[in-house]
Amino acid sequence: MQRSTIDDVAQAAAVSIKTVSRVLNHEPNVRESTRQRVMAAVESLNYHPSQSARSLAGSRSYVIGLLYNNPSANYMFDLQTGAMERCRQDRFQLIIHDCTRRRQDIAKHALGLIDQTHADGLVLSAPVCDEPLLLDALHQRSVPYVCIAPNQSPHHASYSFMDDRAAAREITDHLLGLGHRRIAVIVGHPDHYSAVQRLLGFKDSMKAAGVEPNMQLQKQGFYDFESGYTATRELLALATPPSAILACNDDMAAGALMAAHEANINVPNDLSVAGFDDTYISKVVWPRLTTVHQPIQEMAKVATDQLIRQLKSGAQSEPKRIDHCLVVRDSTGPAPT
Amino acid sequence: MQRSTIDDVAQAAAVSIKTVSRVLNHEPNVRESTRQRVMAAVESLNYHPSQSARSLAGSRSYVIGLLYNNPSANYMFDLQTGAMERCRQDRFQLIIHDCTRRRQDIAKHALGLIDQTHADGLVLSAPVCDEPLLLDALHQRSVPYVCIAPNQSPHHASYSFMDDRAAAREITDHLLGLGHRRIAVIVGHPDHYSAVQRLLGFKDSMKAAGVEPNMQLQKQGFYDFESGYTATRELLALATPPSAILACNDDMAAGALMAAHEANINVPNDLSVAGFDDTYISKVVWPRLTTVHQPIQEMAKVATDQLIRQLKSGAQSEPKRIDHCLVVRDSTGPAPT
DNA sequence: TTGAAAGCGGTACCAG
DNA sequence: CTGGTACCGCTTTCAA
Repeated sequence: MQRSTIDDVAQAAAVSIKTVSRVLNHEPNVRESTRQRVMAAVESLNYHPSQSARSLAGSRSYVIGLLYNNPSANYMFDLQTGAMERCRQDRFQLIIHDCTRRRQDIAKHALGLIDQTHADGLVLSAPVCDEPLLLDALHQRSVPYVCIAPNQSPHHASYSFMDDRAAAREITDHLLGLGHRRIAVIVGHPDHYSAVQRLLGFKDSMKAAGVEPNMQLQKQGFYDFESGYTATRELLALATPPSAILACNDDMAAGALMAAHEANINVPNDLSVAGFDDTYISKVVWPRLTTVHQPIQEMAKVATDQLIRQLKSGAQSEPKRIDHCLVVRDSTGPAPT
Repeated sequence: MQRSTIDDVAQAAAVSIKTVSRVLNHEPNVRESTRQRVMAAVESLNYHPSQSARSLAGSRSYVIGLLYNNPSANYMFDLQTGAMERCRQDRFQLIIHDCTRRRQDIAKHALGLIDQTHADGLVLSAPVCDEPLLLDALHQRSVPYVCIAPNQSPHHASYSFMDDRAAAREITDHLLGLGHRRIAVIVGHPDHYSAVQRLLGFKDSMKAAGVEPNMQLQKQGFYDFESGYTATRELLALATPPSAILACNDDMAAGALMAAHEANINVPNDLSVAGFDDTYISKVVWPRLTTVHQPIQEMAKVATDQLIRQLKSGAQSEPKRIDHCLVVRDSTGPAPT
């Protein structure tokens, strides 16, 4: 019942260990009958190659690192799920690494991780992928990496993304279409590129609709429930409060909803609230949130796919845009007359 | 800028590689001055030992596996966070593994994981830790493991847990204390031991209060939003609906809230709703949920700690109970008269 | 199409 | 207290 090694398999199949290695790595030049004999031995011995030995001897480790820095559990979950799914397909091992609370020495840290684990490459999610020092360091050591929703397109990497600006326009247009003019916006975390893009999209639409910009109706948030809650309380305390609020993610929108409920304001009759991301939370709050579906899981899967392809072929892929879509639910309605 | 090896460090410090190894592993019998020389070399070369080489050569790999099978993102997040925190402390690497959709061959699968990764031990969260075949297999291969909230106490393992039955009694008593008698319960997923314990606790209190059992008011749920929603719709359609609902976790309670809102029933004035777990969701729904705080993160941290200790000393620890506590918020109120 | 032998970067046993 | 050396289980180069 001990772990079996490549030697055991070789012996059982009456071949050399090199041949076993060939079969397992799908290398050419193995007679079909030999291949089958080896596979049978692998099966019967329940053989699983040692990752350590592989990565030590070879140039690949079949390990991919996922670096993140995001406080939202739901976001994280989707990220992981998408990346793991793709990894499993090619029997890669995913190791996840929380980069919160290390900004300065993140490059050094990531390199250390590479040294320790021999990871073949890295998947960088926003906003980790927007650290120039990190990117430089990785490039210098020629560590393959891909990005999810990066800021400016990284020089040396593939990435997946969604069009945040267009999405913001769509949801703002939805609000405008309902007759709202006094629309407040709760901006996302300044470290996230998506936050600035979404704000731009909002402004695009407002301008196109001929609405005068009003800084009183723009509040800084941080992509968390609390900041959405606080911002909304302030907005509602205004002499003339907004008739609609666009929160740049669902957590903040949930906070907005809470503030509205507490102030006894009916959503959507007296106030419309829109979110962003279509995370789990948007389906469980009341009323259910109108939001934009951000395909995080798909984005993670695609980015991981890009990385794995690159590891195999050495070539990078084109940036890949993943479609978003507007999801209209119950938190938005016609502007009060 | 290449990765540096133990040889580089040895050379730089003018000692043998064995001595470097000693220093890095905190082995005794190294002169202080030598130790410092080595550490200086490690620092300046930015040396990070190769995990692969270590696990291949030695008997330890400094890798711990976390096996889970739980659909809730928030639960997962807490689990991971707690385990990772403890791992980081002793520079262990955590690899996480989703066991959903593999029940039958889970034992074989876990063993494969051990073979591949050389993991030193496993942290098993409920309900994975209640698979007898898995536990047997691990024991037979003498793979160290610990459990989080297991069913019957596992024969050969340490574990952390909370007293679900007592917690259920507390929250039921809270409801009873508010004057409720017609209390419905939405039971958790049958695969989870916690679900049966919580139901037992509920029954304990109801019996102690002299309330006749009423199977009409007991609904089977599955620890997800949807099942809580559906169950509540059925409950509200009853000729005489309950005045309070105890949902055995927060997701189901959120579903209950949604159903109540849709039916235009005021919570908590017309209906009280209580949850369980005190996850993120309980703070963002409206009204905020009265619930029981389940210290998942702490439980994960403690279990991981037990495992690491065992790996070091070889000895198991006593099971460790983590305190829960009742969290009264806004979703429960006096029974309507 | 197959095999022999030399490492990969550490640990562990045993000398000195 | 310190160093030499035999592995750990695989991949890779080079012959056969």
